[in-house]
Amino acid sequence: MDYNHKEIEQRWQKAWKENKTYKTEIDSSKPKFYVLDMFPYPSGAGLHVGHPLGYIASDIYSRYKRLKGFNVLHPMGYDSYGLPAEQYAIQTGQHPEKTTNENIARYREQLDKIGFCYDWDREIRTCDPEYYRWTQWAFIRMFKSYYDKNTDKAESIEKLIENFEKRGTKGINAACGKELIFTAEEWYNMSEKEKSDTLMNYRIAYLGNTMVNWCPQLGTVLANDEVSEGLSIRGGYPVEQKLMYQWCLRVSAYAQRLLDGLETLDWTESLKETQRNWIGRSEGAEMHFKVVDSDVDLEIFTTRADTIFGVTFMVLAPESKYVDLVTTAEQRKAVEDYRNVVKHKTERERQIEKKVSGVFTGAYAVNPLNGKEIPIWVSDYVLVGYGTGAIMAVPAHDSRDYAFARHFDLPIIPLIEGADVSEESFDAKEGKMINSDGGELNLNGMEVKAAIARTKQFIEEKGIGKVKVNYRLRDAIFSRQRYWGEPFPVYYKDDIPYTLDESELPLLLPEVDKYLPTETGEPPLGRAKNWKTKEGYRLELNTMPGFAGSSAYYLRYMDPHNSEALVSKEADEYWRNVDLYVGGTEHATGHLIYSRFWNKFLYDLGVVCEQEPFRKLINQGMIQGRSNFVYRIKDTNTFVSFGLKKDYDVTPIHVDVNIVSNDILDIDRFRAWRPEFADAEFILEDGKYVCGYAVEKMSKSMFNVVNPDDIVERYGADTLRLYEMFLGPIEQSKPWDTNGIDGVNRFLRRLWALFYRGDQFLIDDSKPSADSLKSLHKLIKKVSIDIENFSYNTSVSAFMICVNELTQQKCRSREIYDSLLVVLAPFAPHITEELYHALGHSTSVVDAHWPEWNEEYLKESKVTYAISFNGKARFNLEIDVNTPREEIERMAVEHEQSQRWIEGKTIRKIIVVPGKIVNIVIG
RNA sequence: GCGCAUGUGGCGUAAUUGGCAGCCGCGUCAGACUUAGGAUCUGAUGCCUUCGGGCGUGGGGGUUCGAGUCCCUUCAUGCGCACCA
Repeated sequence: MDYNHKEIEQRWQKAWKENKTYKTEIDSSKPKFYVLDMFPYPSGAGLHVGHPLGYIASDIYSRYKRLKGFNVLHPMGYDSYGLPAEQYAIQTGQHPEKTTNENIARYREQLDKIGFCYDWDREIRTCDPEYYRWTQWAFIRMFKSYYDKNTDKAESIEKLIENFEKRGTKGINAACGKELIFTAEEWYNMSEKEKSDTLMNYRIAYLGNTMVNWCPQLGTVLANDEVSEGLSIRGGYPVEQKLMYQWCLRVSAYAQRLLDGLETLDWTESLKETQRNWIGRSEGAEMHFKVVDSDVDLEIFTTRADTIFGVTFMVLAPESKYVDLVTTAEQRKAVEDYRNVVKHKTERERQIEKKVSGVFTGAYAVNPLNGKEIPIWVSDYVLVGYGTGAIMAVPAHDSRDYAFARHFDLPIIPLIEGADVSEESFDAKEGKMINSDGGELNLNGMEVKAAIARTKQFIEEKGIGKVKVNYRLRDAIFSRQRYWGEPFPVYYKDDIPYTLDESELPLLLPEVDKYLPTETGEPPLGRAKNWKTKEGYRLELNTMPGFAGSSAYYLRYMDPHNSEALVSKEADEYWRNVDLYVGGTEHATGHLIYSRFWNKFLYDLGVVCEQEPFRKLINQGMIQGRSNFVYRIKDTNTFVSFGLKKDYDVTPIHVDVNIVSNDILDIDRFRAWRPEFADAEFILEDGKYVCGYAVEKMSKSMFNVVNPDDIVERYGADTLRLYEMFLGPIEQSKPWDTNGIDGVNRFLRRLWALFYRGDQFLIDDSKPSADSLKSLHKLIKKVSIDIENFSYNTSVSAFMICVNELTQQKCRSREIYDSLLVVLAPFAPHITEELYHALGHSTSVVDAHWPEWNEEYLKESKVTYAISFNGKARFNLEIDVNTPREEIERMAVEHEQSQRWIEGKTIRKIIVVPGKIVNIVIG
């Protein structure tokens, strides 16, 4: 009987499915363990070999934990709302649901072939109404909540209203758009609309006029993490800034908690650092500058309060509300012109140009510390969205201010001793202060850090400003002018938004005739006919963004069929949070921030019992493509082999990697590949055509996509699983290279050969030899430690070594193989299941127990000593562990005598550190 | 510019965490078996060598009896953030 991977894998996959081997239920008698993969967006291209890398790693861990006695939750689902399906729908008119379902079916088929231990009864899809009703539900709860900075958590908006009714804004300390002050009476006198607008200033899900990233080509707004360098991540289209009335989530209210929470997480330092950067906490001060001949008070933010005596001008963001307030009549036109120019520049143009530009407002502000009058300018290097949208410019110690001052010939006052500011600014926060005597506040001679602290203290005392912490993290823009997403459970009555009652959920996504905006420019939902309406009132036409559905999906897996709640108390308290989350690092500033925010919000509500959703996170590396090239001699149909191409003028052409093996081209298949190559000629080296290669992104256009189905077909799922793990450390990005896969496949065949020779079953009940026990226990120890550390690649090596040793030893003992199969089972579930049953077990190997290793079997008989004389290391000696020290000394001296210099000298002292060092003092 | 990683044979990688650098696999070479091999098995394989040995973990320096591993410095590559005051 040969190792027939196809037959074995199909048979066991069927058996697992029929027996529901991987079904998981709450079981309070066992400790829980929750292993989660980032669920995929089911794209039309299907899975390539890069996708399963993380899934295999988490599958191994799940199976391992189960063998260790844990009750393991390991679910899978689909992030099924998204732009590609909709773009496809626009082009073809096909309903995105149809293509999505087809893609999901294809994904499922591919996933099943790899033999994962998912509990498919828990599958979820974000576009399933029974799922997205809970996305809508959470939105309603956010709408009905505000963030109370006193209790430092989200609270019911009713509590805020009660306060307004009793005391107005007095005593309110809440996260909000702008600080409002009104009395209970004023609140009472507000119209419904005014009240609604006022509450919007506080709600966690709110409608706001915000500067958004507008992508004209995609026809929608994008979140900050969906834009990179002024281009949309999806599609790479230019993105411009636009003021729009949009739904937003007040993520910024959670900035500090999101930052603090990182400390409790077992994530890589680099990922935490990425999030810290994204949150961008900076401690500084807010200060007020009076404007000359005006009652306007400019509020600015600075982290360098110490440089106050070096301020030579002020700068406002072009969009700042201060601009209109301070600009003089003479300068009005110039300022307006400048604002227009800036407005029509896209974010990308602004970034590429990086030219200094700006205009004087005509107004002057007064430095509150020395009374000096300084000009107020407008420039687009100041961002309206950060701080107060206005800065005090200190050209001597800020490179941007410096460039601006140089360009417009504004004065530069150095404030730090020894700093040469003739060529560039001195930005470092170090050195002794000079030129900083303002009478009451004198910073001269102080170190920068002390000066910052002193200035902050001073301005607080004098009421000129206050200490302030700013965050770079912005509120998330939550509306998309798109069809294929969750509808908002919102309707408008007299222009005032209201949420649907929770009992009315889910609000189903309606059918539309086209997936394009309406003629009047409304989002596609404006085309909905017969949509459920609320007493004839208008429903919200935007849909939610992609991250809405993925923000709490890990909770739904705990209790996927619950129609009463997102997750029951019981399920939440049992499964709590994800113990191990495996996925790509590209979600660092998107999903992984939103999910944490969403979870913290639900925590505040008392819906979930853990503050953080993902306890440990592993970022699997990307698998890149390894493209192959053939080299065509210019203007011919002749191709020259890689090693000879330097003698010709050639054009490299991508060739399908599937007709290349170990960089050798299959010439017949190449000729058949494309009609224009049918009569191709070849210049060969050693009778072969050798292709060149390059590492690139895996993509269709480079013909370097390797489909896991093909690998499974040829080598089997177990080989694929082992090989993907063998490729290198899981976190590392690496090119897919099929060149080494035969080695892994050979290992499985060797394992099989230990059990069967032809039809003869070789295993018996003989007693294992000491050598075999040592080989086995070495393996158990290595793999146990490796899995805990996610070093799967070295585990695969360990399996190979063990099988080689057992082959050499001609080991036939059932006792050895029983344990070996259990340890290998997480990596190669099919072959181990088959062989485990062959050993006479009637239960599945997944229900076995992980074996413990016994150190007794591993004891080394020899130990290495480093021998040194008079502290000078000479050589190492491998000596039997039980050798007495006199014997070690004798061996050492004997060995050294061949070196002669020791002759005639006497030994004075010998220091022996067991198993380490022997130092022999002679003289 | 700032931050975080990573540099080891022809290639992917490993090194009990300071103790014989290169395990395991690919590739290559030699041999065995075979009608045949893109099958299987065995052995060799870091580099140089005058065959004594010498040199080797991006470069330079340091600590140590001993450094791929720790410290300083420098170079290269990858990733993240980026007019964030």
